[in-house]
Amino acid sequence: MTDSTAPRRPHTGRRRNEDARTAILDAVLVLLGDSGGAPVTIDTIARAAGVGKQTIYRWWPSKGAVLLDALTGLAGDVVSAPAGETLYDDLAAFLTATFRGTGRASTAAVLRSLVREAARDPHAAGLVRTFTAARREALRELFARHGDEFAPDADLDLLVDQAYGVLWYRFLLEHHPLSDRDAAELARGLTVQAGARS
Amino acid sequence: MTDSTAPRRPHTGRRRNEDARTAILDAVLVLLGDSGGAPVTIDTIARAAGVGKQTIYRWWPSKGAVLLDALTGLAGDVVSAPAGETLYDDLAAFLTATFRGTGRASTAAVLRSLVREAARDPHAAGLVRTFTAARREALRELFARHGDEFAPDADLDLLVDQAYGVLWYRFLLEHHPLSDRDAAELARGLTVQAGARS
Amino acid sequence: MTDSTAPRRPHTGRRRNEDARTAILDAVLVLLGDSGGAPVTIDTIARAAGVGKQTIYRWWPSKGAVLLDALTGLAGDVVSAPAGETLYDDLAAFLTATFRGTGRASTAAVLRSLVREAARDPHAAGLVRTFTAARREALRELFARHGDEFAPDADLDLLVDQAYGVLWYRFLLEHHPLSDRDAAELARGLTVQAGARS
Amino acid sequence: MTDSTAPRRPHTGRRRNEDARTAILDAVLVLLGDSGGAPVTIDTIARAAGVGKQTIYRWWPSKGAVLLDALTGLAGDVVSAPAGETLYDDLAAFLTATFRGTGRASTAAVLRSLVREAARDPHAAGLVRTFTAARREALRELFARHGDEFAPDADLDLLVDQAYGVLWYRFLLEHHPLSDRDAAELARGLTVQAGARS
DNA sequence: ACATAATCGAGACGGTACGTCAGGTCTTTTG
DNA sequence: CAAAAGACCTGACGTACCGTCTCGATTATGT
Repeated sequence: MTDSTAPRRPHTGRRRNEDARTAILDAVLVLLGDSGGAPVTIDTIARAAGVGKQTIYRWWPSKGAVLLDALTGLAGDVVSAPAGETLYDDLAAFLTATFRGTGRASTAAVLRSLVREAARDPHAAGLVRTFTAARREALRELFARHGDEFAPDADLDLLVDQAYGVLWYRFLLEHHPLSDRDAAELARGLTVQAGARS
Repeated sequence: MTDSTAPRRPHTGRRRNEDARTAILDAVLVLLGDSGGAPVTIDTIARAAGVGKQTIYRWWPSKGAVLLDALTGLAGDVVSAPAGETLYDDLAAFLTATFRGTGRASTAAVLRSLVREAARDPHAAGLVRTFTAARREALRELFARHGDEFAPDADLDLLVDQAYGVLWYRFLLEHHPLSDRDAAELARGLTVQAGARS
Repeated sequence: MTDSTAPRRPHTGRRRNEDARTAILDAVLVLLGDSGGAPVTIDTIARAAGVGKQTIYRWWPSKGAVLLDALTGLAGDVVSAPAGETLYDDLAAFLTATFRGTGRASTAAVLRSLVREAARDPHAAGLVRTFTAARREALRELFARHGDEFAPDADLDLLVDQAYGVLWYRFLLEHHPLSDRDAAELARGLTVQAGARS
Repeated sequence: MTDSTAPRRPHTGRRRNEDARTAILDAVLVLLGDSGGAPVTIDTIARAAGVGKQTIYRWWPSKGAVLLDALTGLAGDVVSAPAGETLYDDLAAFLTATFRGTGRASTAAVLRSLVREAARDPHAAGLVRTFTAARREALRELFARHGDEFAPDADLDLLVDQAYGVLWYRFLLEHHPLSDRDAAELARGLTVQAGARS
């Protein structure tokens, strides 16, 4: 009785070059960063990373996947869930940190390019969904930690989507910057909304 | 006292063919509607409209511009501002109508394709900004009609962006449908937020 | 003692696909052959050869260049220099063969399309010049083999150009067919002219 | 009894503007002259002549026809048949004049562009045929005036085509200039050919 | 040690769509 | 009713990326 998931012959041949992987991811971030909206093509990435195109496609299924991968590495560090006394405090801290993350020029360009990619590549779109779902979950948990401040019938999903909705809506359209004041005000609004029973 | 903006010789030569214009716009909507995500190309549009490609490029600077133009004509009809007694009533009516608009398969495809286009065509992106700004303005006016229900320091922009934020966020990510219940609940939440003083 | 012309790393990456090359050239000849004057487009060639357009543009700078390339392969076989006793015999044989070459419908169409292309594509024109220069050289050598039949001051270039001049002039204008009789008569005329001292 | 060729109503409406006609023809010559091989388009001509495109197409069936018309007006003057004592004298005079005509930069550009046009426009090709036929006829008559210097079985058409063949062949390929010496030498050669019986 | 196997950089390949250009026709206004 | 202006349809052009497919060279195992 053998474990069928374990490959018979675990590995033969040359192993994946870690340098290539990081070179690619770095190149993506650099290109997304300073190319002001100019389309980041696979050829460009490969050239910048000093890598063959096939090396990219060997490890990522599509261009969007590479972009997303580059992004997640970046965004993971940015926001960590705070653990304060009140819902408002935690919410304000979380939103402020998140808003600031999108404000930094380096990540902003990356995020925007990523959405660009997801818009036409179904595969990338799927990855973006996974990514955003994870972020929503983080915010849900934050809310859940303060369940006592809630009206019993509060729509948690809606609250979460209002927060991220404002974030993405303003971020992508750029009609209004995402200031610290906005983060605080939004936190206040959502807190009020959560506590009010219908 | 002459109107200096009126050109001396208003126009010479053949005038723009209005039939061609509408044929193009109609063709766009039809194609966006039934092509299930299949990319709508300029050639296809021209073919379907019985029009030369050059005629499209003569009047629109890019593909995205055509799509947007087709869309704006569509969206104008869909939602008209209601005029009820309370803020909540108006808001609920407006949001329900808007949510339903994105639900109809025909317009949904158009909207999504449009965003796809805006994602890579800077010009189209600009037009999308104009379009969304107009919609925001409509909602702002709705809020303004019920100024008496507001706390003096309520952040109107933030309220508007929460509404449209949820809409677009859910519409594009498709992680959650936009039901009538959501519209009502969102209306309630925003009404509460508006009335609460900090 | 090393061959310095040999590059250290002779080639990297996939090599040119010889099948594609011949498929393109064959497709050109076929299309030129049976399309009765209908313009042979790059798309058509690519389609017929089962090849991407870019593959054509990667190796030939213009459409005319492809046509010419297809032609040269063809023309090389057609006429081979004869080696007879007298100038007249060789000349008559050479001209008859050449005249007949232009008579065959398949090559005629190719030649005419080629000139059409050279007429507007400067690059193709250059290639045509190279091609015709090679042919003239062949005829010059034929003349040179019978130098003893010449007047010392005979203008060899002029004789050659008279031969090819008649050929192209009649071929392109089509006011007069190029018969075997004409070839013989032209051979006689040029022989006489070559032998007569001024 | 009326002259049926005279129109009943001699003319109604605005009459053809002779100025426009000459403006068009002049513009063609100017454009062909100084545009170093740059394609002369109908739009360019119309613009340069200060004329509507339709005005061109009203009077000429295609672009080539306009070019040819411009040319014939130019070339008609150049060569007039000489009337000397011997075949050689007349031939040399005729060829020298003709060669010189092609040498002048102004006419050279026009001729070359014309051939370019004839190469792809069947209509223009027909006109070129007519044009060249007329020129051949002129040369035939010159030969005919000296019938006494001929062998009885001389092929007059072939002689004519050798002359014009060399001319066009060298003119278009540009591999060899058309000097006065060449004209004289060609005249000598053809005279010898004409006189020699087979 | 030596065959086996997977990786790497390079770059050619089949495709799809793009946006442009020219030719020749059609339509409107002005003289 | 001709002429200037210019919009229109058609069809070919050459370019840009995509994602796949070879190459020869380069490592790592397994026997």
